[in-house]
Amino acid sequence: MNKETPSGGSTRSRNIRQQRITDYVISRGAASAAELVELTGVSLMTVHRDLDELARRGLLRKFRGGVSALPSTVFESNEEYRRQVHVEAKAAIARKAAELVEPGMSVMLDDSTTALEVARLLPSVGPLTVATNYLQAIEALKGAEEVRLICLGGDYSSTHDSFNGMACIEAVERLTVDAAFLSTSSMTAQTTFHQEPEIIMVKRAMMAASRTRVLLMDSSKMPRPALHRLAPLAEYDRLVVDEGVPADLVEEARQHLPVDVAAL
Amino acid sequence: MNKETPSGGSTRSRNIRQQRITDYVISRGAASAAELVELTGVSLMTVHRDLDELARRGLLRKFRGGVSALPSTVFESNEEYRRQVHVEAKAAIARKAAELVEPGMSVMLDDSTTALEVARLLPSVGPLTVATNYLQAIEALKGAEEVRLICLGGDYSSTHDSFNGMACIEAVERLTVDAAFLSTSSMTAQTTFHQEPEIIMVKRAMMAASRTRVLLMDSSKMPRPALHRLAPLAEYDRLVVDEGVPADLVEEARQHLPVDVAAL
DNA sequence: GAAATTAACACGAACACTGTTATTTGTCAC
DNA sequence: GTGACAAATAACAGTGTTCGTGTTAATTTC
Repeated sequence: MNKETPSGGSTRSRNIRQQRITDYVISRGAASAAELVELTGVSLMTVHRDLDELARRGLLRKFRGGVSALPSTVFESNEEYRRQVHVEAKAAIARKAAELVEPGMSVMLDDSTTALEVARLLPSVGPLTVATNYLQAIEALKGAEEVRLICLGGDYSSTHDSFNGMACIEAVERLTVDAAFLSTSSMTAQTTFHQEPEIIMVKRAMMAASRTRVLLMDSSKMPRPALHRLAPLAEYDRLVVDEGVPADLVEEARQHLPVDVAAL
Repeated sequence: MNKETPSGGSTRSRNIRQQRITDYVISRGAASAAELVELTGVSLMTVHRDLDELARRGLLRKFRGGVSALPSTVFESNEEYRRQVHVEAKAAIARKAAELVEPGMSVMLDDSTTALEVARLLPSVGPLTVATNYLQAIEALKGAEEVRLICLGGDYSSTHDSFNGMACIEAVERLTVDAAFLSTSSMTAQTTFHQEPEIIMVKRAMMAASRTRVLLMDSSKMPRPALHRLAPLAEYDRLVVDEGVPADLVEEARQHLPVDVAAL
């Protein structure tokens, strides 16, 4: 066989390949190194290097003979993975949500990737006060001239890259904001869910501390329950979803609250 | 004249050159571009590029005809500048201070560059609980397996890259730790000082929340007062300095508390 | 209009990514 | 246990990309 690309790859193609490998392994549950050589067209050595990195980042698990996806619960809560999936949908939702923010408002953001997308749009809105427990959002906003940034401190969680626990809840309870932008891991037409009670406590505190509550959900998260109930849909003031959500689900949700469908 | 290095410089030499430029401009107060070409031996264009970057980072001010150092007060409180000066002294102090930390302890770090050096050493100590309001320290410790990390949230200050204000003070007051490692902008043999009341409030709260208080000061900070008094030396339990501190000053300080002189 | 500054292009070194080959490690059959 | 084979790692070399720099030209500012 001929080698199309004898050597010298770009960082970009490397990332794309690693993403393909990750997706492939997730869809199959596991894969051998030889299988991934076939998939990607690169050498065995490069596949091993990719797998080492993906394993190091906690996205896959390596064993002799190949790699496997991590147990779904652990996997889905992996912060880095969540940040990568459904970027377009999350970005569209965030654009729609950001329209609700006007200069002078105070807003609260939870530790979700969708809220992070909102955060990225806030510097251009105008003078704002933003409170969040999400380290990524803090990094995204710390340079913004017109944003007064408040960190909701607490115990650091490496899986979420955010601060939580009792200290965080008390920090939230000190504040009252105009709007809170929240997301969670799953929902049905009646209720929102999350698998971790710790996180639920923080989100509930945020909802209580805000005049209006905006729920941001991409279509991959519904309809699907999780172990713990977070809050019924009626307790939110607005829901923003992407176009991928089934029409009947949107209709059902509209019995509880206004729903915005964000265009990609 | 011959060109020793016709082209292709390393990132390292670039940083060294920019540091030289910064030091030179600070010592003179101002400098022309041509003067800096003479100093560094690089082309005029490269000097301009360096100055652009240094100005962008807030270390110097550019005007037509050259650059100037910023007004001293603003300048000294510039977070990035403080991080760069006296690195070796701070590192030595941090090594000495880290000897005071034993596995299982809970420690608090303020938003000083010296405390940041301590933070970098903590992951290798063993299981610890670390609380800080300094974003840099959080970034340094978030990957440490054995460290339970607590963020002391509050209003973000871009000059210090830390969280402060009432919210931060209340977060500190919720805790009691075994040791607090603090530094401040200046001190005499009797008292510590800081130019910003906001920061003083946080540091005092930290001192009240700790069983033992360790003051970390490099020799550039003494003996010199500042506008506001922070706390008398006697309220600390230990002082760690570098070798550059005059012997008589150390002797005088020893009348108030034990003093460690860290070897470079 | 002259000096200072910026823009545009080109060169070269350092770095990152990949492949090949050699060595080590682990597993299974006997 | 031991040997043989496959898998994984290590070591080296080649290639592309990025980053820093200099030169020259265009622009701005006083």
